[in-house]
Amino acid sequence: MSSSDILKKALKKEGLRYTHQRQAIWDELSASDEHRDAEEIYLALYNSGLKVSRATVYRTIDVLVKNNLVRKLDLGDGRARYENKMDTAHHDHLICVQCGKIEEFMDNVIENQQEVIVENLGYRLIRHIHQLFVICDECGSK
Amino acid sequence: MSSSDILKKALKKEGLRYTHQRQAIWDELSASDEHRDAEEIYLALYNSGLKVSRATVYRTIDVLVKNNLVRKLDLGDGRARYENKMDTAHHDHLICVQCGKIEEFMDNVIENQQEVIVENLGYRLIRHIHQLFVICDECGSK
DNA sequence: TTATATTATGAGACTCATTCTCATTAATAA
DNA sequence: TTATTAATGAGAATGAGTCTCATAATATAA
Repeated sequence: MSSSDILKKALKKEGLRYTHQRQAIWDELSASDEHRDAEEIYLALYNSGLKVSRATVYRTIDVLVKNNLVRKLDLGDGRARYENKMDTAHHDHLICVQCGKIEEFMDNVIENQQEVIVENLGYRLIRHIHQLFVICDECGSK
Repeated sequence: MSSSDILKKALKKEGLRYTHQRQAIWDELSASDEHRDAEEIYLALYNSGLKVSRATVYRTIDVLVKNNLVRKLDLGDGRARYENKMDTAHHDHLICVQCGKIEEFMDNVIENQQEVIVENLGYRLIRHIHQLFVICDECGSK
């Protein structure tokens, strides 16, 4: 399924129209595996000649997040980051507190243990946030 | 060690003065095991007749957090929560997405596994955030 | 103590990411 | 095509948190 078909499907599901701006924003996000904030995405579009407003960037990202095409990360610094979620397995994040580098991790022991904890309380797990703040090898060796 | 001795010690370490406002804010936080935001703490003080400014609430909480007397939680909704950290063991949080109830959990399997992940990468773990968003028993049974 | 030096406080201005408003523009249905 | 309806853009508004600076309070020295 092409990039535009994926977007069109999500928009149809939401009863929303297919627009140039929405395609441009989805193109920008789906072409990268970085973890960028809304301003970075806005500027990337702007610098490639696509003048999409910040409001539309935010509005479109919301739709993409809601439809599992993009994942929103809150690293606790006041700016949300967004990453392409297409064709990527579930993972959590490691963040270097010195250089800001973001890496991904996935651990089945932890994933299972989360379910055990929640089940024992008679609750139901909806989602989780798991972030490991580290000093990475490069920063640690200085 | 009394509540005021604990505070005085932290303030001395930071080279800061001991004031009524700082004691009032620490009293308010240390007397509760709730997870409250700055406005709730400000209002609790205000309603008990202690007119401490919002600026001082924020400034004092920063000092308490820095000195491990209070823990700051970021639940991703734009308002930081604060909890008394005195005499409490390390724990992470479960948050009910329906009613907002916050509970604590601690799991040694997960704690160890985090270290394993970080060590395998040659990194050093500084801190972590682990939050399980759930539907609690009460909300789930409705 | 009391005077002096210095820090803390309060009120409100400010910041910054994000959301909202509303007039204009564009996409879809007929 | 046109009519209908939704989307966009520009900038105002929001809201948590931070900063400024005149005034008040604390600590220090005599």
